Amino acid sequence: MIKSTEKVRPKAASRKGPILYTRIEQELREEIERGVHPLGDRLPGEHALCSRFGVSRFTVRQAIRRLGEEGLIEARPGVGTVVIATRKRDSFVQTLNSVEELLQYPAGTVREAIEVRQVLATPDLAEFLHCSVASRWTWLRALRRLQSTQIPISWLDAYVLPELVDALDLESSAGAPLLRQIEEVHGWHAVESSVAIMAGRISSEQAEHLLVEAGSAALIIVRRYRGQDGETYLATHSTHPEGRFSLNFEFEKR
Amino acid sequence: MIKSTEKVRPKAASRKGPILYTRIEQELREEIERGVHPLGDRLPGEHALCSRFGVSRFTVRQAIRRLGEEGLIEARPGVGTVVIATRKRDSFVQTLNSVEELLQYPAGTVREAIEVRQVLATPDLAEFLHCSVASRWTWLRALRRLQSTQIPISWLDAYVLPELVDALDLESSAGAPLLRQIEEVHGWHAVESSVAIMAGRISSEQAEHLLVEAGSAALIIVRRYRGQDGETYLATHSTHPEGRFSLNFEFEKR
DNA sequence: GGTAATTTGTCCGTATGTATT
DNA sequence: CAATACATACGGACAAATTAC
Repeated sequence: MIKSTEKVRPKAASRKGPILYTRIEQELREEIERGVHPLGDRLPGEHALCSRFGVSRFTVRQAIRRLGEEGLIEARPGVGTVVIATRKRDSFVQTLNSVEELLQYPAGTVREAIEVRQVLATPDLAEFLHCSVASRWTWLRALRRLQSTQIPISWLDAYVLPELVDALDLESSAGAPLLRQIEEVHGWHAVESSVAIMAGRISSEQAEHLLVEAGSAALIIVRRYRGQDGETYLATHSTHPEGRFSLNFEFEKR
Repeated sequence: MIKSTEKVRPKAASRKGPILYTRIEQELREEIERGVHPLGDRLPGEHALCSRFGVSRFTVRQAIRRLGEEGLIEARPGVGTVVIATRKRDSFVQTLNSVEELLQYPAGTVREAIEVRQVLATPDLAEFLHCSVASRWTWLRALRRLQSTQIPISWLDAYVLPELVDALDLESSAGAPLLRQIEEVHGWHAVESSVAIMAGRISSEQAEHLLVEAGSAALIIVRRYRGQDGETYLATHSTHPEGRFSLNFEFEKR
């Protein structure tokens, strides 16, 4: 059976560092990344791992479950635990630009302000901005057009902290992106930022400006920028009608 | 303590229907949805649930863990298990740390084949695959479900070179991703690959399987994998209904 | 501020079920 | 059919976080 050199010591977890199963999880993950367990291989059986690490099967399974949630392995009864991804993969290199390009707006477009107003965060908006309810924001609603043909490619809702707005140029069609303006004028740099991409619909008001049917499909891109205090100071919500925009990524091996 | 009315019966799981913890998981989820445990409330303690359902703490925790993965509750030591949402957000968020991960499929999902057929490339399909018209392809149509709740999160159309198909497992719901299988079985590695993200609509046939309205908005993700000769050997077209899926990127300065 | 009680987190050992080979 | 490997389940013990007093 599992056994244990010293029969005593069911004592407790008696932490010898990090939590036991995370230690095992990490060790196995490193082995997978280093190629000790190549893609398609089976990990040692749970019993084997038990004796190797000197822990119970429960603990081994806890580690294996987490690796499965990360998408590295897949356990199948009667077969074993198979490596289905090594994370590192064959190290693809992005041919286009850097990852940060996602944070920027497409070149060759101009912003056209529709309206600027002050708002208090409703519960919905607060959730969207990750801020507290009733905090104050400046809300810019704008249209983004292709410079060449003037075709509208997206609707923009941008929320900025009011104290940052005074020196900004929200109206200018040729103006720099808000993020750049804030960096230049106030010296604020985003410490954390995130991009979310999802499907959505065109509202009736957006439909008028974008010249598409209300309720039709759209690509939604939400960008959030947070400062050193972890608070969001700028968030944008772009709505791209179907067929007018797509994000493309190219990868080349090595 | 936990006790048990009849001391006997550690016998086994002795399935009286579905797996025990899923039964408990479902019962608790329904109570949360019905408002028996309102938002912000604490669920009964684990010991209480043990005696209520007549199961061990292990089983109760298994159910609670799954509810946590669905985002309904949050367990905190010393506090309890708090209801943080009253309805499962039938959505799935894939958080990416590098653009390369776009090439992989989200963990925690299973593929369920609907149909496999041989097709000749029409002009439309040829353009999509970047191949010549009338070339032969194996077309897999499948559904991708959340492993935890079985909710369908996307429709998959995959096109594979027929000569690669023989040794592949297209049906298996738990099988490795097609890209991995091709790497393992044939040793083909993608030299170039691309990902395109755009807005689209749900077809009527997809609507039936995805349980959404036909014509509603969707996020479309197209992945193409090319070998050393520059020819596409695998292309996938995923359709994610609005609200069921989003791609998230997190960036951190240094 | 400290202590006790409560609640979840971690871990062990064991037993049996189920799927695959 | 038998062996193997993962899946589910039980019950007990102690650790750690939080809260209430």
